[in-house]
Amino acid sequence: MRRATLTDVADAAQVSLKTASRVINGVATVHPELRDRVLEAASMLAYRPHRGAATMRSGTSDMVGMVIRDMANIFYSRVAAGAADVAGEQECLVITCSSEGVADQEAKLLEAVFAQRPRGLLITPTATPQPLILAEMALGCAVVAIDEPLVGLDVDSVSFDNYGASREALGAALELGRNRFAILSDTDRLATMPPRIQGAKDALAERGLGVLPEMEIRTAHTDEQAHEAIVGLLSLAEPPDAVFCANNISALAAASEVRARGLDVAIVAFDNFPLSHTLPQPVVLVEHDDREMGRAAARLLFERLTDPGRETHHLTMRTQVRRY
Amino acid sequence: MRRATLTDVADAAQVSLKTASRVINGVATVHPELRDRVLEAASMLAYRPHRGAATMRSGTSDMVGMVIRDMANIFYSRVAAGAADVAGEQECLVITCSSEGVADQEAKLLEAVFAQRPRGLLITPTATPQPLILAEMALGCAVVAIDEPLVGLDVDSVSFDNYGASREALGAALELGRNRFAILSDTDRLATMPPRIQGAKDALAERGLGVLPEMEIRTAHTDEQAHEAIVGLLSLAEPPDAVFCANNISALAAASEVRARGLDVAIVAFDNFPLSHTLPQPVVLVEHDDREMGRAAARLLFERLTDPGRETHHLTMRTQVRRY
DNA sequence: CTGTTAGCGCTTTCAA
DNA sequence: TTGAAAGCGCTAACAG
Repeated sequence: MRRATLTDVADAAQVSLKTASRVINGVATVHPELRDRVLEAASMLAYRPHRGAATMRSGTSDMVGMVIRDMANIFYSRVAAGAADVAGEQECLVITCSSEGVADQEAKLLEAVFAQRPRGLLITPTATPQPLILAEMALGCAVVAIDEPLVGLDVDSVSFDNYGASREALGAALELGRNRFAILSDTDRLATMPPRIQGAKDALAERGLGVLPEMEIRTAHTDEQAHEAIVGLLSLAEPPDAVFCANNISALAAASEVRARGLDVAIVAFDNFPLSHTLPQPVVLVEHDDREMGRAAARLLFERLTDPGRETHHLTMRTQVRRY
Repeated sequence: MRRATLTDVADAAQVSLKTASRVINGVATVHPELRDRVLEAASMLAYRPHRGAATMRSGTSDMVGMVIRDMANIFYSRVAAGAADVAGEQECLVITCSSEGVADQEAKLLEAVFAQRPRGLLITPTATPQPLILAEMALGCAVVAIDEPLVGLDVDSVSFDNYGASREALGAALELGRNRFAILSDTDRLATMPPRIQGAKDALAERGLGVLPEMEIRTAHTDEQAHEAIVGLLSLAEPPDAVFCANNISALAAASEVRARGLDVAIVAFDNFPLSHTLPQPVVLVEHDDREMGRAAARLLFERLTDPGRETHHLTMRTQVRRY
């Protein structure tokens, strides 16, 4: 059993290949009668267009590549969902890949994605294989960096005001009268981490407070690491009375452990998390709309496709500090 | 600036097109010297293979389609992450789409996905446009249903023992001495819901208990609906002392509201959720490994590609009932 | 081990 | 408004 091609449809409808093509692509200037014949033939033959062939000939695909850090992390998957929203409006499909924060993996995925000739690339960068991306950009691929910058490349981006929001959150936390702060963050190789940490420290310094070296953990990458880290902090002779969690993984680990032990340790976090407002402990959150972040990124992508010459845009997503 | 093609590479390396093709595809039987020349030329020209062209000629792509219900729901995104794990091992990319549980959207996405000529399709079905899927299957596309069956089609599938696990969970909950049970679930159009509800009811019936009509809500689809529902239940003159939540959305809403009000209402849920074990209320969960579910589904897909003739497999993912 | 030829399914270009 | 011819970049089939 062979798959019907456009030629089959054209033959069945007794029109030329080109006319069939016009009908399938919704070109208006086709005689209604021919149009109906083509549509009927397509239906009879269960014709399915072959986008790959169209892409090859026309040079433009209907796909967008997306390389995110961790598909199983709700932050990134919400961003991906938002991007898919906008891509769908543009009749585009999204190839979603998870780099797991591994540079080699990211490079491999980028090669595979570019081999599909996507119209654009949305990426939460890990290691930024610059020449690869640069080459594609030169050939018309629109690239948008999400959450972190693509170091060394001048591309559109969406991100948070990591420094400012963290500083503001810590300011709010200080009103709770806490003074033994710990910081839980992922590795400094994530560009988002240092400004978040610095914002927190600067807010503390303003009140004459600091963070003891043993109270600052930068290895909260996985759930397990985050859990270990918070356990370590809470086991100190003089444990913290507040923890600033620079990512959602550490926030959840900290909230979980603090709650399980029934301690009065305030949680300050750069993300919302489920049940956050039901904790008896004070909670200060930097809230943000992750799905909208993905939407905004995708919008930037299609805008650049429309106007390749325009200067790069760097969007800062709105954040809101809230106390619970 | 034109993109380098394999012909360009072959010319630059002074070999035939076919030899260049062999080298790029890692065919071993090429003289090392020619191989090196080709690789150097490819590198010099920043050659990037065009998978679409290869797909068209060879008839087999390196893509897998995935249509899930809601990318922004952590359950589905974990499943997607698992599927991507296995697809990656097979050098395949995954086109991930979110049907949002809307039949029309699902049909549209399926058409778009099939237009890419994927090797296979992973789907958490909503409305099942059977003829469309059947036609692709007849043409060699491997289809795996996840979480719900593809009604009327004999395809490989992975799912949970919805009835059994719910029944077991309620059994565990009954040991807590609760006797006013409410049920919170999504619409019955989700095939997973009725057996979960029935399992719960049967466990209750075994002890001579039932669920009052006003205690059974089947509209917990969105966060808002779930919240409304639990608020309604808790506002009853005689509110429940235990709630069975048939999906993760309602579990979170129920836990959140019960916790916020400081009520002693047990939460029984067909899913784990963050901070579940830190609640003062008794919690009984049907735990499952969502990522592994995605992996298993993808494995079934590639196994079928390898052996198209084998009989369909229906995997039941392991679940574990736990009390906190 | 290497090369030649043909053609995948479609859109573009140009002519009628 | 419609059609004929060419060719996108690659691989299959076969020949050398």
